[in-house]
Amino acid sequence: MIGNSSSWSRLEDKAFERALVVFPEETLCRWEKIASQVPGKTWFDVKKRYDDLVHDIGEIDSGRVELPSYEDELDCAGGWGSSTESGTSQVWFGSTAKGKDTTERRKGVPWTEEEHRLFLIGLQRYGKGDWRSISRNAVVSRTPTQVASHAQKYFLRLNSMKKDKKRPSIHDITTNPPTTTTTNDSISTHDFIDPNPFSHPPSYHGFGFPM
DNA sequence: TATTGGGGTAGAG
DNA sequence: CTCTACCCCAATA
Repeated sequence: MIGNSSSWSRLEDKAFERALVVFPEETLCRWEKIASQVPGKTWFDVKKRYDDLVHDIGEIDSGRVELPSYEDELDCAGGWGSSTESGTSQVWFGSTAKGKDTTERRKGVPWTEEEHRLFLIGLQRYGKGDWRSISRNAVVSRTPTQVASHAQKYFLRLNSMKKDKKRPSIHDITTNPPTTTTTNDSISTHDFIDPNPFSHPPSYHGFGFPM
């Protein structure tokens, strides 16, 4: 036995996250594939880890748990490439051919659960303001600006749903909601659950690792 | 049609 | 580089 299930080092975590990006949810035997990338870990360990992570995220997303885990261990972040100038490794899948002016409003590719999860993971690992490190290590294929914008909207939504009574939503007003009298809680995109069978289009395979 | 959700960009610190 | 605010677009009620 080489590695323990409890001993998740940064390297292992890194490999785990990397495998997470490489193998989307639609991947069959995903955990086995991912575990293959993490030496000393079985698919169960990986799944456990993922489940724990997701649970943690769920806690954050649902209630008022703000970074319950390690946040003081940021000193480890400077171990394997935090302030390393790696240039721009962002990949732009050719979709810029639609713009005609320099200041053209780009399309706006919706974030997938994978990206969102990665974003949350990076958020836990690096903290809030470090979009730079997050985009560089956690959410590859997304620029810091993208991450920042997404984070903004994410926190905005969190704040809105958390502290209701502060939002002119027409659906918030009393009276029973439509369809059945039960409390219908509508969830939108942003939750880790996947209401849509179609998730990530097979266009994600351009990650350049700076290392 | 009106409102909300979602994402990008512009500007300021 | 990060944060805030505004704008634009698409889906939905």
